[in-house]
Formats: sequence, C-alpha cells, structure tokens
Amino acid sequence: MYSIGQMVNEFKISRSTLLYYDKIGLLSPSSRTESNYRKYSEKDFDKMIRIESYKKAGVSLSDIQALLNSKSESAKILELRLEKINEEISLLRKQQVEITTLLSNKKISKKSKSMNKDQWVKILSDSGMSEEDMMNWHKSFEASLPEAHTDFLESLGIGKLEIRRIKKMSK
Amino acid sequence: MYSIGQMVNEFKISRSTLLYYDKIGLLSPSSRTESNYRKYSEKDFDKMIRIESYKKAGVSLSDIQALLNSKSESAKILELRLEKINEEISLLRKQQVEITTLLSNKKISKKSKSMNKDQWVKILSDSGMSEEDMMNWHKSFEASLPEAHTDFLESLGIGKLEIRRIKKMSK
DNA sequence: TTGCTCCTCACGTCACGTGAGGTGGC
DNA sequence: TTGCTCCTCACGTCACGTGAGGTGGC
Repeated sequence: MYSIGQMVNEFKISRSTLLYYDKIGLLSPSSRTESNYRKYSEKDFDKMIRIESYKKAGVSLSDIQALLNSKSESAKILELRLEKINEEISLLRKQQVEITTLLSNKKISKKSKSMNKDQWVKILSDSGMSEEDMMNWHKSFEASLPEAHTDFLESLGIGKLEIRRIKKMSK
Repeated sequence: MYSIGQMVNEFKISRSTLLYYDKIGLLSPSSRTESNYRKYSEKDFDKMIRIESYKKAGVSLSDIQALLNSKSESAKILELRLEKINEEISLLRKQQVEITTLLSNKKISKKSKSMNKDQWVKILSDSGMSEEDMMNWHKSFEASLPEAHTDFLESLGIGKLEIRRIKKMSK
C-alpha cells in the first residue's frame, strides 16, 4: 500500500495530478485510512504504470480511460492518435515556414543589417535544429512555397548555383 | 468601416473570436454605432491581418500583443517560438515511437493475429504518412531506441538482411 | 507545541465555443 | 410581426497548479 506522497515520489508526478485522477475517476485509490488518507494498492500502482505509458504517447485522459476498460477498441484509439500526431507535426512544420518568412521579411526590411547564410544557420542551430532538421525544413519549405524558398535563399546572399543545389536536395 | 459580421466573413473566423480579442484588448474596434454595434476601421482591419499572420506561426495571443507593440523584441520572440516548435516536434516524434511500441506489443501478444510488414505499412499510410514521413519515423526510432527498432522490425517478420538495410538507411 | 503529511474546496489557466436572454433597424 | 444582426453575461473545455483553511499522528 502506498500513500499519495509515496506515489508522488515513485512516479515523479505532482500531488495535484493524483488528486485530479481521483476526482475524474481515472485512478481512485482502492481504500482510505481511518484518518481518510488515500491508500493506493499494488493494483493501483500497476494501473498508474499503464497510465504513464499512455501519457508518454500523448493520449488524452478520456482515451486512456477507454484503453484501460476495453480491449477491442484499443488499436483503433492508438492508430487515431498516430494520425493526429502526424497532423500536429505537419502543422508545426507550416508554422516553422511561416516564422522564417516573418523573420526574413523583417531582416530584409532592415537593409543595413541584412542577414547572411552563416548568421542564419547560427540562429537555427542555436534554436536546437540539427542538420537533419534543417534539411527537413528546406524540404517542407520547398514543397509548400517553392518560390518563397528561392526568394529567401537569395535574400541570404547565397549564389544561384548553390540555390539550385539546395532546391534539388529538397525534392 | 466594418461590422463584426463583415469581419467574420472577410477573415473566416468566428464571432466569438472577435468578441474575445475585444475583451482582452488585443483588437478593440475603434468605435461603436449609436446602437452600440462594433465598428472596425481600416486600421483595425490591417491589424487583424497582422494578427492572423502571427497566428499562422502559432504565436500566443499575449506574444502577439508584444509583437504589435514593440519593435525591438520582435525577432527574439519569433526565435523563441521557433525553438518551442522544435521542442514540440521532438516530443511528438517520441510519442510516435511510443505508440508504435504499444501497438507492436499488442500485436505480438496476440500471436495468432500477428502483423506483417504490408499490414503495418498500410496502417501508417492510411494514417497519412508519406514515404518520407516513414523514413523520418525510422530515423527517430533508430536514434532513440535502436534495439527496440530491431525487435519491432523482427516482429513484422522482416528478414535479417532487410533489417540491416533499413537500419543503415536510418542513420 | 512544532513539523510534517494529509484533507477538501475553489479559483486560475488558454483561446475560444455555446447558449441564454435581450435590443434595434428594415 | 418576422428575420436578421447585433449586444452582454456566464459557464464549459483540458489537465492540472496554486493557494486557503483545516485535521491527524509522531
């Protein structure tokens, strides 16, 4: 049997998370002490392990409920989540392109301080992008807005030959 | 001058969005009619255009406020958003791996109905993944959990040679 | 008595969506 | 009178976080 404080330590979660799960009936401790303290059993503990693993997959609490109850629908629920993840990534990629457009417009308008390729690469790598991320970024930029991509590369002072090379790689 | 209904039609947004922007002071119409109807000026209209472009980049409304007010900090705000987008994509990639692990465990446990490569590829492409997405998925799986990646490929009944090929491609 | 863990509300978050109940002009 | 557009609250959403105010055992 575990107290709420022990659960908090074991799972590295906050007390209010467990209070909330109790409230919505996702994980209610199977008993209480005389002084009304929550007591979590081994079963509760194991259930929490499953909940955590679904949370790592970004599944909503109501879908986790469904996963814990039914066996039949569980593959469908997880596949739907997979689909939604792809949509979310695709949205974020579009936002990346939008931001870089906003940033490049800004820099272009301040002609005195126009940005070159190295400064640009530095900003992106400072913000945690790997080479592979940058390649993916070129690809999505090329796929959604090929002309703006060219304009952008030109604005960085990159030569025509290298622009052609980058655009080819982005196919 | 535009009524709230005209704004709704022009920008393809909901009425409650504009009411909310008025409430928080992000975009308050510059005047009202005698009957207390909101009247948006051309300036208000142009401001809304800017707001929309920042929203496309996923910037929060309070950060949009800051972007509209200050010039000095705007590059920093956008770069921070870029950084956050990368974190979010990285989190979603981890969730993808987690989901596929959950799905493959599930399928393995039901040995009678184990899944083969074609069925798996079908699930992923039905859920909107392109070939490129799948390649990226292999890459992130390989980078974060190489052994689980191998186990997973084996569970699909893929031969050792092809597994070696896929893992090489995923570097 | 002091510390510590625990308890139950209740309100805040973010960007709106959804009524309810009412007014004003054609 | 009927329709339509508009108005102002107020409550709900999702997964908790943050107090406030209080109890119980060592």
